[in-house]
Amino acid sequence: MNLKSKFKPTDAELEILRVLWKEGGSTVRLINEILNASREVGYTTTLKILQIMEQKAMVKVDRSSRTHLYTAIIREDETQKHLLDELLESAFGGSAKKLVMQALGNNKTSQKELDEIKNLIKQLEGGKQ
Amino acid sequence: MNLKSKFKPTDAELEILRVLWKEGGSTVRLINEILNASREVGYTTTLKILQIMEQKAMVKVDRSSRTHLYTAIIREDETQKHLLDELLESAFGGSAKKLVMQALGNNKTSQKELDEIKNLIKQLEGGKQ
DNA sequence: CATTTATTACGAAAGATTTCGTATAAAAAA
DNA sequence: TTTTTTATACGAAATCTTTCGTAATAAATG
Repeated sequence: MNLKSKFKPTDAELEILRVLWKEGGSTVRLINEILNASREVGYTTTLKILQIMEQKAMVKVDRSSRTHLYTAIIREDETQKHLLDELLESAFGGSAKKLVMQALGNNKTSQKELDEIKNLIKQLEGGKQ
Repeated sequence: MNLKSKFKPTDAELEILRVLWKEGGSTVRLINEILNASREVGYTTTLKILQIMEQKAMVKVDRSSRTHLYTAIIREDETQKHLLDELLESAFGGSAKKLVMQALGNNKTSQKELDEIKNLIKQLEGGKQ
């Protein structure tokens, strides 16, 4: 079987993880219905991806009732970090500055969020000097 | 044929694009040698990916001499933007703040770079108020 | 000129991911 | 109890990506 890192979810897996992170433990039916709000996808397709995710230890399954309950094992922030690090290396040559400036450049970040980023930078500077 | 967006390069394509962005117009041989500094990959593999990239209009080819010269058509910053936007949506639910804080959080960004980011934020704030 | 080397073209295998059809069984409804 | 609905399991098809083998040919070398 294919066993890539559990922190590098495929697109379909990430789509499901986002549902699980938001909703907590969920049934296949619920997950599939939420996915179908954005795009058409068959029930057994969703089930199959979840079963693969279980093999990769991305999710755990409660089989105590007939309708299984799926829960994410890997954490949202950890997964984000892995995906971001990967993009940082593969597309930005490791320059976090370039990446951050690209991310902020589109002008969609609110003043409140900018303030929070400024605070983080202050903190980082404090630790540095 | 398969014609996904030319701004969503696959991993192998991105690896080659990075060489082209750095080196400018290059021969297959040069590209392949640079790739082989990091990992083993056959000459015809590199050639094939380049030919696919030409079909997707990611690169253009000068065939005036027998040894073809490949040049990137899509721009580095545009491609970075597309990949980042995609990650922003798919993994960070659209929150640039979360993404930026995750990117800066690892403490690898220098004071000079932090200063540049602060300046960008000032600029953004200027445009906002 | 003959042989070796370098280059491109291209099909197809190999690998990975996504999708679905079908079988089976449990639960619910009639 | 019989029928219908709902759920899981699982193989396999479909699609996409990466890799390579082989053929054809041009260029370089002996």
